[in-house]
Parts: sequence; structure tokens; C-alpha cells
Amino acid sequence: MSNPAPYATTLHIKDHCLCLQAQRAARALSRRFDEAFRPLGITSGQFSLLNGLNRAEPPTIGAVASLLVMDRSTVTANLKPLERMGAVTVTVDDKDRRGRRAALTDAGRALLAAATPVWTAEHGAIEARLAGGGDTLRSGLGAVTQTAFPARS
Amino acid sequence: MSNPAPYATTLHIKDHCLCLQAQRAARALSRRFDEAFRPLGITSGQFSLLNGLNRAEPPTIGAVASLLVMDRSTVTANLKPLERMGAVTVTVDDKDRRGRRAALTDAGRALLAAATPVWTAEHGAIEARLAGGGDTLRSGLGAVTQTAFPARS
DNA sequence: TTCTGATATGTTGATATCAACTTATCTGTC
DNA sequence: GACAGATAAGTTGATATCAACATATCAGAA
Repeated sequence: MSNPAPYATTLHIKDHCLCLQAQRAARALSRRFDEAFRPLGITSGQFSLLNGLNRAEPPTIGAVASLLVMDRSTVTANLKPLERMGAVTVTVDDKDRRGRRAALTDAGRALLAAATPVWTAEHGAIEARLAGGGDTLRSGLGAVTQTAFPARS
Repeated sequence: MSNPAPYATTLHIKDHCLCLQAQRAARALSRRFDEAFRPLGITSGQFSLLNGLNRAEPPTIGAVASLLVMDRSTVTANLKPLERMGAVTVTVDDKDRRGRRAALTDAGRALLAAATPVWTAEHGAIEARLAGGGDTLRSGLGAVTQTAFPARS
């Protein structure tokens, strides 16, 4: 059998794997924002979801999934806690009865309004410490997202 | 009450939130690698974990958690499928009976050896499409990880 | 030795994540 | 109108993720 997983290769992967580095950054960031949002009773992911629903025409499940680069069934699952807390309602689309549209309730809008200043403060604190204020990282993240998983539409 | 979550703010967050962008990139990348590793029966996260265990002195749970920027209990949970498939064994540390050390089995090393060329091909394909070959993104990810969640030690 | 505080991990419960499969609905063709 | 293929979601089962709490062990002080 060939040399089973030499240590030098292991080190190379540990240092270079963009998938691992992205997971690490995503975990670090979500933990940080989770902590900041905890007094409001939501997580960072729920904040992103609420924010994505804040539009005149409530989006379909599929549209939200594309926005968040997330499986449709994950969106369905993630909406449930928000529905239980009365922040979101999901209704059948009148024009296409296959589709569901997820809308913020008044309580949901109030929750988002309360969370937004928390986001601003926390995000500002993080960006202040990054070279280029985060613009470089942001564009790199956008590029790798497109590269790794180009939208099908 | 103040203006409840104006749409312009929502758009700003959608475009600028590093937490959201990192989650999106992490999901896109893990999905891509999950697909590549599927014939081997492992996920991208399991590959990172196996790779992290490939060292002369098997690491403790806590050391793995630090490496992956992950909660200790998540490491415990993630080791279980690998133990079930016979790739990893977890044993009490002789020198400190509080600690557990996770070690690759021969089967685990063979699995990692089989997965490594898959990683190399897939990662190469992604990096080839990124400006700077991914170095810029990698350093940005490292910086934001440290900023968002500085190691305690 | 015994006690106290620190450290390493396990356990539990809730949420997050995805693939594969199933169901409901729509659209176009005949 | 009826059928076929496409599209939107829901369901299920496995894994991933974390906080909060509980347990086991260690290390140092009295």
C-alpha cells in the first residue's frame, strides 16, 4: 500500500484548505454574533433569516434558500422556531399554490428592529480590526461562494 | 416606535454582513466537498477531523476543538460516526485520566489516504478560479477568525 | 490527607444542515 | 380535458452545532 497520509500533507491541508478555514471563520463569527443576540432570544442565523424576509413581497422558501445558499429543507426547518415565537408566518402563495411565502409579523419586524443596532455595533467592532475594513474578505467570500456552488438559475 | 427595520438597512446587512457571507461560503464549500467525498462515505467535516487526528501523538478532544474552532461537545459528537465506521478510537489519556485522545485506526489512515487525492483535485479546481490562488482569502479568513473569537490560551 | 478550585470531558435538549424521497401543483402538449 | 414532465415544498433520518449543566480528575494549599 502507498504511504498512508504523510504528515507533511496533513499540515498542508490544515493550513490551506479553504473549506476548513471557511468553517472555522463561520463558526467563530456565528458564535460571536450568537452571544451578542442572546439577550434578544435569537441566533445569528435567525437574524440573517429575519433580515432576508424583510421585504415588501414576502419571498418564497426557494428564494430564501438561494439567498442564504442553503438547502430548501433547511429553510423550512429554520422557519419553525421563528414561527413558534410569532415572528414569522408562512402562507401558501395565491398565484402559485405550490409555493409558500414567509413574511415577518409585526413582532418579527420589531425583533429585527431591536436586533439591528446590535448587529451594527458588533459588526463594526469586528470590521474595525480587519485590514481594509473587511472589503477584501467580503469580495473573496463572494467569489469563492460563486466558484464553489454557482447558482443554477 | 421607531422606524421598524427600514429596507435600506436590510439591504446593507445582506450585502455587508461578514457572518452571513462566511456562512454562505462555508455552506457552498462544504456542499462541494461533501459531493466529492461522497463515494468514500465521508463528509467534508469528517475529512477535516480525520486530517486533524493524523499525528504521532493523538490529540485530546480539547485540542481538536481548538484546531477546528468548534465546541468540545461537537467534537465528541462528530467522533461518533467515525468510531462507528472503525476509523477512529477514543481512549483515556494515561497521564491525565480526565483527558481522552482520539487516534486514527489503520482503517482511518487508509480512508484519509484515499480521500487526500480527492481533496487535492477539488481544492485545486477551486483555487484555480480565485484571484491570487486563494492566498488573499485564506489570510482574511484567518484574521477574522482570530478577531471574532480569539483563542483563550 | 483533605479540601478547594481549576480543568477535561460527557450529557441533554434545542436548533441547523443536507440528501433522498414523496406529495402537490403548474405548464405545455395533444 | 387529460397526460407528462417540470417545479415547489414537505418529510424523514442522519449528522452537526452549541449552551448549560453534570461528572471525573488533577493540582495546589492548608
